Amino acid sequence: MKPKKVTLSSIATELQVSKTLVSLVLNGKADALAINKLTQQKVLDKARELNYKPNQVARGLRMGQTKTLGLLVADISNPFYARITRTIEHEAEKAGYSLIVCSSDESKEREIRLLKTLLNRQVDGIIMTTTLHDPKILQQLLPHRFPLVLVDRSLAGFESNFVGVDNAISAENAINHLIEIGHKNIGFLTLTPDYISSLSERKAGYLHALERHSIAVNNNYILQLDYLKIKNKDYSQLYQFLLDYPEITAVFSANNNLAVACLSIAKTLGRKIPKDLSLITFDDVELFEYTAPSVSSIAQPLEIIGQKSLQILLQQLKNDNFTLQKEILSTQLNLRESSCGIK
Amino acid sequence: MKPKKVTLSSIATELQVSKTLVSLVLNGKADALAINKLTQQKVLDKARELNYKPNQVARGLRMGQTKTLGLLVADISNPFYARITRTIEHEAEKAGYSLIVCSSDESKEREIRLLKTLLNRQVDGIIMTTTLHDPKILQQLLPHRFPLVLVDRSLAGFESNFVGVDNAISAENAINHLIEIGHKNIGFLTLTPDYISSLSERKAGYLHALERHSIAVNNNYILQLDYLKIKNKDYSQLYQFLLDYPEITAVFSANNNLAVACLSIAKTLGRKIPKDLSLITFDDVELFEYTAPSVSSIAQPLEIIGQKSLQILLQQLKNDNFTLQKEILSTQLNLRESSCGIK
DNA sequence: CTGAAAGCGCTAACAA
DNA sequence: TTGTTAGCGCTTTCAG
Repeated sequence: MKPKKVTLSSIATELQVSKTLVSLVLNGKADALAINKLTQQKVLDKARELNYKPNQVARGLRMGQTKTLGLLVADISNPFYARITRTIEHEAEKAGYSLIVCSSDESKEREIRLLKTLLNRQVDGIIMTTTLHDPKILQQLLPHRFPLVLVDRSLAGFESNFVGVDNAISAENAINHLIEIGHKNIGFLTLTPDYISSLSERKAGYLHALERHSIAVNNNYILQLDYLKIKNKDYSQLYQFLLDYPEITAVFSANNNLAVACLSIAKTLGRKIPKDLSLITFDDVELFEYTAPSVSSIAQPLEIIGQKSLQILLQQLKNDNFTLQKEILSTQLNLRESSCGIK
Repeated sequence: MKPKKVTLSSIATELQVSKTLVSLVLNGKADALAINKLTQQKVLDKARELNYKPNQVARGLRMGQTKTLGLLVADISNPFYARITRTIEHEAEKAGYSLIVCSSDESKEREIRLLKTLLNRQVDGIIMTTTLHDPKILQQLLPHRFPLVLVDRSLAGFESNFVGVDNAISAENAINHLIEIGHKNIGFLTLTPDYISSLSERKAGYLHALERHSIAVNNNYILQLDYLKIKNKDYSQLYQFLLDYPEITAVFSANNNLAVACLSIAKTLGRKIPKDLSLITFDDVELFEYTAPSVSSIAQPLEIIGQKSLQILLQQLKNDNFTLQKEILSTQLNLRESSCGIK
């Protein structure tokens, strides 16, 4: 018992009219062509009766656009990306687009593979947080002027739309605050791969703040943690780091996962935050307000990032002669309990 | 300057062979047909040279399968769904499937609309957390025997694959614990719509535990919060609830968002958890271990839920005569600081 | 071993 | 006002 597909032709033959007519009516182009109201109604009725579902794949093939967008993030389970995704998805749906979501896990190979898949699937555009380093790769992967928005991370040497925040300034402000309340030995925690623009900009902000306050940079205070280890809650590198440099009184963590690592290790080491160790992190997470202690953080405007990204993408999709757009948004520094002065 | 598409025919004409041949070679069916190794190599080389990308949309239309799955959850930004999504996405990718992700926001209308979209897009199967109440609607929306896995929530009267946890038992265990450590007036926090199977099962577990301990049920102690208000951090209902019933010494929250609400309101009300108010919640979130106080929770095996769901879906996709599968997994009760006895 | 041709379901000239 | 026809790019009988 096969539910035999109901297609345009089904309707057409049942009604003894042409597929064209049915297509026209069902796409609302009937009025423009002044097609008989009665005929229109018959088509509409029959479509409903047979429970007709337009095949979007056929439509996509024919029209050369699938009304599908690709969203390629580092890790959809990270609340940072999850929340951006939500906004994008909702806005996309409003505009009639569906979203194919995938996570690269900060792996170049994976990213390239996923990108190819998206292109083969003929998505109309892509929003992505690239983990690539070499602009050439993206250039040769993507067709010329393919609608693309880079989010969170830009790629030097690769011209494209971009939506992100002022990472350097935000980090610098936070570090300034730590310095002003008396900290001199400030650790900087970042992730692999650290050539990622958002991370390196945050580091630049850190360095700049030290420089401005004539504090010598101690490279030992800069720790780069392995992304996958952090993901798997292996915090041993951080543990050793805090043991090795007990003189560090404050750390700045470059993303939310690292802040969690800090909370965890501080707990096991018995180092009290903020008495023994102050903490400010990039990225805000809902629960940072309720942790012990609550975590000072740099909050990115996630909803706006999502909205802007999609908006730019849709603009490029519409406009044929479209000029690339860059949107650098401001962050907000939420000072909470985890950052306080030296006694 | 148009980048002129490179298709099967491009390769075929350039090589003076037929599309058939090219297709066969590119799909690895050449060896089976004993096609000239040399010819094969020529095709492969030319494909690489022209940077050929197979059009999956055309392929999908022709083959009647798009290698795309739909994932419809309540809210992708909720870590509970985000983490399940991640597993599903990774496993799907391994199997050659892409994932169209969408969030229903617990709205029936939205869910129905999204479901239709997914079907129109010819996804090969769907994994979803339904917010529907009426099995009829799903029945008439979905083709007979359409590959579908319900996750987290089942739908009475609708036969389908299912993956979830033993909600009633898990909740009952948690409530038992609260009772055993001396609590009598225990509040139960749930969400709209509360006919959702997982929520109603949790409530049943709550009621059952009370009954087992001969504690009279006070319906005033059961609070149903509005999903959208909670989503927007409007916790006023909960605020009023805790004010109205100060005799409540412990609350059980039916999901992670409600636990956050409790932390927030307890803070504003100056009620100390767990001294003044004990708390156990369904769903574990990474940071519940580090909140003040750390939150006791019922952790669901998210990775397994994701894996099982996809696995079942893929099985049905393969097997034509496939029998529906139900998978009820166990949870883990993590007792932390937020639940302790009455002084 | 290789090619011709049909057709998946839909849209859009172009006719009538 | 409606119908005919030609594909979109691909796979797949069926011939040769």
